Amino acid sequence: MPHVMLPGGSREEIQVGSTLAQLAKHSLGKQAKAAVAAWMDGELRDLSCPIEGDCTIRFVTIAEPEGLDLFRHSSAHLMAEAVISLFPNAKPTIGPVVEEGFYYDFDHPPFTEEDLERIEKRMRQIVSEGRPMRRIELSRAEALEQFKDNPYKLEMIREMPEGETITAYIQGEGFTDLCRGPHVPDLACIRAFKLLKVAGAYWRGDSSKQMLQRIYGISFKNPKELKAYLAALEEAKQRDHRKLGRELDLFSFHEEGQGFPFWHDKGTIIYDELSAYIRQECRRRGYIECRTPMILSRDLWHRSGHWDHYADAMYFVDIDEKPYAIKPMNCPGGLLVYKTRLHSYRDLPIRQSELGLVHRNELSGVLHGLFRVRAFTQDDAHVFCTRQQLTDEVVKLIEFCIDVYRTFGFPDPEIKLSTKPEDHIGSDDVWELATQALHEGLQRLELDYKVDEGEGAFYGPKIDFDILDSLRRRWQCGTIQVDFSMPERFDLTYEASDGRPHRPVMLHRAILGSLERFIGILIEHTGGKLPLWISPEQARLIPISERHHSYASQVRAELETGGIRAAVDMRDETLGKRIRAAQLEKANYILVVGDKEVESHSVNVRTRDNKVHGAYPVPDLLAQLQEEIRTRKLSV
RNA sequence: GCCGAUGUAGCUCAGCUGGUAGAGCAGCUCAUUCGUAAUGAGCAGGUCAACGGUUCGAGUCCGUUCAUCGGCUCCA
Repeated sequence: MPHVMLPGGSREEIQVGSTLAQLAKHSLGKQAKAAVAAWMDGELRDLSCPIEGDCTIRFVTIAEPEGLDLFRHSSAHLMAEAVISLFPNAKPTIGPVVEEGFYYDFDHPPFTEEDLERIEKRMRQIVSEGRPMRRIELSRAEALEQFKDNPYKLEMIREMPEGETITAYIQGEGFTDLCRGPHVPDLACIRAFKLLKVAGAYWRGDSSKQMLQRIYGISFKNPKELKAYLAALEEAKQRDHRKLGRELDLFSFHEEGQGFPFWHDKGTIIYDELSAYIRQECRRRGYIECRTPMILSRDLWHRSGHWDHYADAMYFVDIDEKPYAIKPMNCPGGLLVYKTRLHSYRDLPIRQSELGLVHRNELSGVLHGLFRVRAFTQDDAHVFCTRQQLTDEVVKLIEFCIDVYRTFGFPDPEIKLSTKPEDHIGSDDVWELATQALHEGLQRLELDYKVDEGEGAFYGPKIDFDILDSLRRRWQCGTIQVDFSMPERFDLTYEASDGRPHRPVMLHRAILGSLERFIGILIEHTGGKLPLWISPEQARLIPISERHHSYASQVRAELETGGIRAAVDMRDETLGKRIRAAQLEKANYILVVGDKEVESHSVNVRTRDNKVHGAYPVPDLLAQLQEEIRTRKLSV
């Protein structure tokens, strides 16, 4: 009889051919129901899988990532059955799990919202009937026969390597789908799900191939979690920066400039504060700043190599019948600045920053608020250093990034190091040196990071930073890239102690990435309640009645003199209404002034969290706000 | 760029099967001068995205264009 090793070191002896489900019942008792699959000697298996010999087993529940993925993958199959039963002509293609839920692509005319509801209803019916999932193994010939009516499945079967076991799952007694599995033992356990949207998607993501209809859904083990998820979606909708941007009068978009943001007064304040912050941080760290032209000769883009890789995304213009291009990146301009004089090794490292406005011709369909635009400002910088300085510079850059993210209340970022891709330039030893410097930089700071083998740029390895916002969404912002290409192409040199020219190492880096996009992220992260230092309206004065207008104006002037952005609401409206308006417009401090305040030269303070803090002498409040700004405090 | 949906007042939206546009909020005026999230009354505001077609008649039906929104790596 086989021996089974279970977690915690317990051993069981069981009958040959017993299934994992039987084992679960036996060893887990009541908890067996929570198991959706099991690791058998390190491989994920269906619970219906028989145990043939000694092995190590660990049961999987949907509390862990693999279990949840499998559960959602089964959900996709549940949806597929529902779709096929309602639309027998639809041809199922693939139905994988994605980061948030699952989808299934069908070859079928577009589905409507009503179709979605019908499908969901049918899914509920299927769940209530129950569908044991049965795994079957097929020979290639059987598989080709079984799926002969579905060209997509046939294509997949034909692509499978010779000799691989082809499997399919039968749901109950009917719907059968080609699938590697594993799956939950019975679809009946999928109790909470929602179909979220329909969209067109290409077969295999290739725009030259057939357009399919994709249905996205999400599933959970209980309705409570589903409800929480839908609430989070609703919250995200409320925080949509496009909505808040309009409501808070920050920016707008116009037909006259598709994908080009128009910054209003308040948005400009945010933009300027953000720029000033980055400038200040750069200067503190020994950066010099430059500013290079927006339009540069097309020859330059040929020389930089951008033409070959980037021409599709560039805008062009002719001047005096000579060809020019609008810059999609700042580096070539920055390199020309570097080359204006000879550099000694004593000058290095040179850290040259540029808040550079770049234009890129993104496909019209991918434009999205401030997140995806056609013109944006990068907080760019190029570091020129010697090979010996590389690791130190990398450490400084990583620290810089993390420091900036903390300032905005983003916890430690997720970090990814990408190494040499197949298609690359530069010698192996130089790649080795640079990659090692990136590893060492991260290790010296004792940071956790992931390695993406072969995902680096063709011109060098890189580190990317993903920040997580308050809704736990991930945003790629910072990047540190080593570049072996540009110094060669532009013949960059510095004079070393041996009196001869040497090639410097070049690093590109951005921390925020795009100021526009970062502002969008910040708006959604904070729900529009920006920290004091970057907030467009830091204080709003509300005089109780007309006779307090002049006092309110006087306090406003005092605050403005002290560097605070303040406004007075002198409208002939009730106090309550004006307070409500100030709250909705997200002024950080709402300062009510009436007879009492006039008399004591104070203001009555209310904050955005709906707290009334009572009277504060004006000089005290001013000092407090100044301190809050100076320290860039994360405010309520 | 491709697929689908949407486009009515500054904003959010109503307008059934074609008969000539309506509400709330915001704005303006007047009254009110108020102590912590919506005072009341009145006024004004629209080539119904644009263009073309069908019709006696189009916000409504058809076509084209434009813009916006949701998607278009996740490999059974």
